[in-house]
Formats: sequence, C-alpha cells, structure tokens
Amino acid sequence: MRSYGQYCSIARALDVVGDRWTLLIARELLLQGPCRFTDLKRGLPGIAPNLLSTRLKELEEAGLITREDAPPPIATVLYTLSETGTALEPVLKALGLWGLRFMTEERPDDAFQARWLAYAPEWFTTDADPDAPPAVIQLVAADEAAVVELRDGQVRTRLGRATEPDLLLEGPPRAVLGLINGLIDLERATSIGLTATGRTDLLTRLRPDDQDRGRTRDASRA
Amino acid sequence: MRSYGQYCSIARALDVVGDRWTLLIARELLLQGPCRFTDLKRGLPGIAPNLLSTRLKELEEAGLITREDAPPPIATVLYTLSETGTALEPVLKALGLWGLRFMTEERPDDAFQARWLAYAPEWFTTDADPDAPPAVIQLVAADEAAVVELRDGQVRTRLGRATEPDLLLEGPPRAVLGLINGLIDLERATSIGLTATGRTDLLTRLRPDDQDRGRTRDASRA
DNA sequence: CGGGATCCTCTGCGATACTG
DNA sequence: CAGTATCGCAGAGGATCCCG
Repeated sequence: MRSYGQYCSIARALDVVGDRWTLLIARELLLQGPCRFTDLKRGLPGIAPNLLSTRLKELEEAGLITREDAPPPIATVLYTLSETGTALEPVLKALGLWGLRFMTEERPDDAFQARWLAYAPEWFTTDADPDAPPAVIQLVAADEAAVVELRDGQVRTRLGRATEPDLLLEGPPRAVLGLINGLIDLERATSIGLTATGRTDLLTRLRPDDQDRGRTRDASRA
Repeated sequence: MRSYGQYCSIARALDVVGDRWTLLIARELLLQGPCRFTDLKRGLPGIAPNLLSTRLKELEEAGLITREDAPPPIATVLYTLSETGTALEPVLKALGLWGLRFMTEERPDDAFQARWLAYAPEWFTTDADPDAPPAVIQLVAADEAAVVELRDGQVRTRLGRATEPDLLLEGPPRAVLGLINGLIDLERATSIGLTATGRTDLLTRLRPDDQDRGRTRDASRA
C-alpha cells in the first residue's frame, strides 16, 4: 500500500493493515490459528487467490505473519500470526464491536460462516451471573452451528453441536446474532424467524457488552 | 467501497470505513471537532480534494458525519461527527496503540502536525501518581508544540505553548514521541537528539500504557 | 488437491487544473 | 474557500492455467 506519509501512529498502522482484505486475513488467522493457503481462501469468500498470495507476502515482510513448512504429516506451508500480528486482536475487537450496528441491515447474498457466529458471543458478551452453574447454548444459523459455554464467569465458544444444550437458538443469522449481541430483543428476533427452545432465561445471563450501543434515544453531543 | 459480502461485523465495519483515507478523516474530526473542508484538507496532508469530497459524501450517506451550514459569521459548511462516527474512537485508539510499534522506523519525509503530537499522550499514557500535584510538560518537535497537563489523575493535552512548564522536551518527533510512548528510554532519546530541560522525574509519572509494547528486546519475529 | 502464477479487465486512487 | 473536471496509472477482481 502506498504510505500516507504521516508521522502518526494511526496513519502508520494503516500503512501496514489498511489495504483491502488485510485485516480480514488477520481475523481468520486469529480465529483459526495457523492456516494453510486454502484454509484462508475458504475463510475469506470472495478473495482472489493472487491477491491473497500478495497480501501474505506483504504481511510476512511487515512481520505480522510467518510462514513455516509444516511437519511431515501435512507437507505444506502454514501461515501463523507473529506477536505483532496477534497484537491486532484489540483492533479487530473494537472494529467488530463498532460494526455490530450495521448487522441489522439485510443483505441476503452475504456469505456466512460458523466461525463468525462463534466469535461474536466470545468477544462481545459477558456472563452476567458468573457464579451460576455452567450452561450451554447451541446456536444454529444458515446451517452453521456453534456452541456457547458459560462457565467460571467466562463465555467460551466452539464450532459444531453440543449433545444436550440448555438452550437452542435457531434462525437466520441476523436473528441469532442480533439477539445475542443485543441489537434486538427476543420478541423481535422471533418475529424475524428465530426459534428458541429451552431455557430462554439464559438470555439475560449472556449479556451483550454495551460499549456505545444501547443508547438508541438521545445522542452524542448534548 | 465494494462490499466484502460477508455477514460478519468486522467485514461490515470495513465496508464502511475500510476505504483509503476514511479512518484518517474520522481521526481529524475526532481530534479537531467540527471542520470545514479546508481544515480537513490541511489536517490530511497528501489527500486529493476530489477524494476528500467523495469520502465526505460517502460518510454522510453512511451516517457517520453530518454537514451543516454554519451560522452567519462563517457562512460555510461544517462537517461534524455523528454519534456513530464518534463511536469510532475506540477503533482509532486501538489502531493507534498498535501502530506505535512502527514509529521507531525513520521516514524523514513524513508530514508531522502538532495535533498528532498532542493526542498520543492523552490516549496512550496514564498519570502513574494521580495524587501528586499538577504538572505541565511542554512538547516541541519539528516546530510543532503541544502541552501535556497532569492534573486530577488525568493526562490532558492542548496545542501550543505553556508559560512555565515544569519540563520541556524538545527534539525530533521520533525522539519526543518515542520517549513519551515508552518506545525508547531517556538515554536513547537523548542520543537521537532530544533535549530535556527541567523536572525529568516527571517522566516516570507520565507512564505509557503497555497494551502489548514494552518488550523492545526479543521482539516481534521470534 | 493444495499452492500458487498469469492474464486481462475495470474500478479506484493520485495529481493537477479549473470554477462558482 | 469549497469543491468539480479530467486524466493517467496502480491495484482489485475474475478466470484460467501450471506445478509438485
């Protein structure tokens, strides 16, 4: 990317990660861990392979990722985030939290993956009752499944299905994620296609972080 | 910007602010407050006017800024951040904090402005001794001046010069900012051109936030 | 089949000039 | 001062092909 030519840490950060696709590549590596070229390509629907190749070179040169020849079983290259790359996590969290406000807009052709279903609760919600017994919530949206585990005051997630979830939330992505992230309430989520089976009381326990959202009324500059 | 076509809040955020210059425009409006076209142009050295014009339209359409005809005295248009736009502050802070690690690299042709000197201490440092009496530090770099005030446990900054600062830090931007942000120590800062006059003990009080930095040795690519 | 490289097209960006 | 008009070029997107 062409440099902004400004001695400002924001501009310098954007010199490095301001290019198209770059932060999304970091997102994939952060969520997936070390990846092969194809893993990244699958996690980034829409990216052209040559562009991915270019970006990976640039990121390696900038010191955000390393490429290693994986050990014998998989004789291929693995891309891994360096410490500098891993340090982007707060940036992605801040960006993702801010971006939640645009998730209510419908765009039916958007791609959707289980991983994006999973990271949202882990990054953007808190267990409101940390001392309560463990609980398991199953999320299903657009054939993608993720499990949310409330345990020890932590909200952890993983891909796939649980055997006996306490609560099952199933419906279109914007219903499931909208409810989880506090963009809409259960009634509204139900009206746009969500089915909630089981202990819906767990929804009050899985509390969305309110960094800046939540004040629908009034506004910024009083 | 062309949409990433992914139902993921990070991707959606980048759909809105991922374009070149967009986040830097937000930076200017956040640091300066409401701006005229020319104020923005001056704060963004290197931007082409047509591109600034295009971005302002896009940002208005996306709801991040509003344009208002300013009252009679200045009969011109003012661009102001909306609540959605103001909510980008955590994103810019995270990005700026991450970007600090690239500030040690020398690039003599980079533009530099007092505002970028001022926001760094306010955003990225803490008063390590909140109960100590107020103190004033004068920063001067590349003919740009800013004042840091330690008071009531807060680190506040403003542009310009103080009458009787307790400490004066003067030198090239990377010496002043590098020292302030904990990228280098006083000895190293002095060796690259910093002069510190007055109560250098205040430097221990102005403590850089250590989100991920502070490990100068060993470093990124282990 | 994984990991790219190559080619072509087209949009977006940068630079400068110009206008109300 | 606040933009618009024009133009050239770099970068993105898409498809195809290549190699181990």
